[in-house]
Amino acid sequence: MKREVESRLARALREVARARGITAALPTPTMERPKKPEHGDFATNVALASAKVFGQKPQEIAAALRGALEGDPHFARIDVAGPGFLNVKLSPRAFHSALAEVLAEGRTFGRARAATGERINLEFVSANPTGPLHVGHGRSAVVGDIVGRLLDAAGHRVIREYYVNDAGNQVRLLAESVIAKARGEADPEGGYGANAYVDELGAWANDHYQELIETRAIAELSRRLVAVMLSGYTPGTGIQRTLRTLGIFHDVWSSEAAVHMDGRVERALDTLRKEGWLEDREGATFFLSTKLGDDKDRVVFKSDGGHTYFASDVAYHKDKLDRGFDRLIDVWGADHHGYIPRLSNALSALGLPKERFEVILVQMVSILKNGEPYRMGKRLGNFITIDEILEEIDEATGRPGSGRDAIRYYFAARRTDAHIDIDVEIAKKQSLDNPVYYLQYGHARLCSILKKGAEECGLLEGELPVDVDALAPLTHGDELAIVQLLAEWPDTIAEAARGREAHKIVTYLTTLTQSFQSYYTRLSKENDTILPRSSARADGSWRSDPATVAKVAARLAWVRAIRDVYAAGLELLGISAPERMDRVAVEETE
RNA sequence: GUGCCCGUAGCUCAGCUGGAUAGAGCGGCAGCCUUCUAAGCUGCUGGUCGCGCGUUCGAAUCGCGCCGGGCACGCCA
Repeated sequence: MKREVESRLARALREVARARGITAALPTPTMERPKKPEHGDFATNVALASAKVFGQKPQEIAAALRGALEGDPHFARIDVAGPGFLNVKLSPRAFHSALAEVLAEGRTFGRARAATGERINLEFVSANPTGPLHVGHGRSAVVGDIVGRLLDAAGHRVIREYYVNDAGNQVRLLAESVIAKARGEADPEGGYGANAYVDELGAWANDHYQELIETRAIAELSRRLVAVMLSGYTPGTGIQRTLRTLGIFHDVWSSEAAVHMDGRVERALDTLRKEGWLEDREGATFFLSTKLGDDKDRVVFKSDGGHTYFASDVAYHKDKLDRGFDRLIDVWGADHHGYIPRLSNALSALGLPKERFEVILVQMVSILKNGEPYRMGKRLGNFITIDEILEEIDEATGRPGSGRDAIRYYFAARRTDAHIDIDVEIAKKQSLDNPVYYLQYGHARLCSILKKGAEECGLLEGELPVDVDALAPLTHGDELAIVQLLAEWPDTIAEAARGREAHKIVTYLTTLTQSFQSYYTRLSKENDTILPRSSARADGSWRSDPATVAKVAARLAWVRAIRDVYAAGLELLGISAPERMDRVAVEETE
């Protein structure tokens, strides 16, 4: 819709320029939806932008453009306004043909028709398998998942990957803590003993891995513990189960230990050494990251002979590129931002294209309790897990799955580079008041209208009109404005995918809901309805007037288009789209 | 101290590839259910877009400098 107007405008601009003998490069004309409806359906500032090239006042150029555009049946009206804006109002038919396009594609409208984009490896969550996921992980998980859905919709081929840090100190410490717990010994330095789940885990491990604990077989115990931390040691535990509850899945689970065992780390480091990127000093081995602009050189082998995580990360990212991806996208907590230059430098040093490596930084989530900071962190003993929050919300609403919807909404609605404060007390109180229900209600209402239309008017969804002429009865200003909004859906997806910005989908859906809900109420104030009134539905009298029949059918088709875009939007967010939501009991006021 | 992110209504946040009178939700106040779901709608209330300078026809948006908050600056992850 917008593109059609823009191409007409571009043609007009070229005409006007030619008439004046102007050969210099012209600005690309762009149309946008004005904030004020009085400014028409679309507005452009191209006359202002062209003033220099033309050596003419913006108003004069705008007037000339109007002259060139007038007479085109696509437009109902063209005005020059303010300092030289050109405001255009489209003919109803332009809207009807835009709607016909939406109807032709239904739920796939706005998605890329074929996966012709990049092969993308999207790595997200990758939390250490040493404890349950907390809210910070939850944010990365939700953001990563939705970005993955967006990239799919934009025509990329996405592999979702979880990198399991199963080879380092942390898993060893967990094993030692579990042993200490099982034998009633003191927790090791930096151990996990202070965390409540370690009590449970210790007791469980004592029953299941008694021998490993007695012989202090730390390596083997670590291996087992990683597996159970991921898959769960009792029903209701496990990182994978938490992710599943959130509606999140990974295609590939890769193991850091495997990267080592295959010799991939060794090979990558050998290559770096051969190319002169490593230096032994002070008993350790450094990667010369400063040569490429980093602040410091970075250790790959510690003086105790062990490797750093950085060493295996280099090998792991090289491996991902070797697997043939056009792009690697990692979702990281913002506290790791200083890590980007060294990794990207290391990829360069290995002769790999570092511009294919990209990181989405997700800012911190701070937990407050009654306004006071509530410390998170695995070694502090008290942190809020995703499971706890999910349970609490499900319980508060009495609707399983509402916790997932609420959490996904909460994290999806905000830009990733904004810090988030969650006050657990307020979050609990607001769980029934979450804006996610507003979106879902909008969808339920649309579904309900379609259902009634099918059941009581015999207008089945699949048989609704989809061609331009049949849509002609749609003349209400609100109806046309919403069509324009629907026509923006493909651009919204593309833009959100390009910028990896999930929140744009939320913003779009909120606007769409507001527009529809507002129309819905206004229509009844205007003594009009989408479906015939119940009495006319019951006795079939509405069928006697062909104009009414055509109008009802056109409006239902329009409702279906909105519902389809809506459902597609909720699907991108991974939020359920209920077909009905029963009216909530109003609390009695005393 | 250096680097990155943030600072917009009482609160939580959109808007930021420069455009016309800066938006939404929550809160507060006042209204709207005999009709297709009131988990909704309408109106009112509420703003030095952190501060200053600059760039230009035009700045919440771009640049520079401050101020405030967060994060990172380990042979931790």
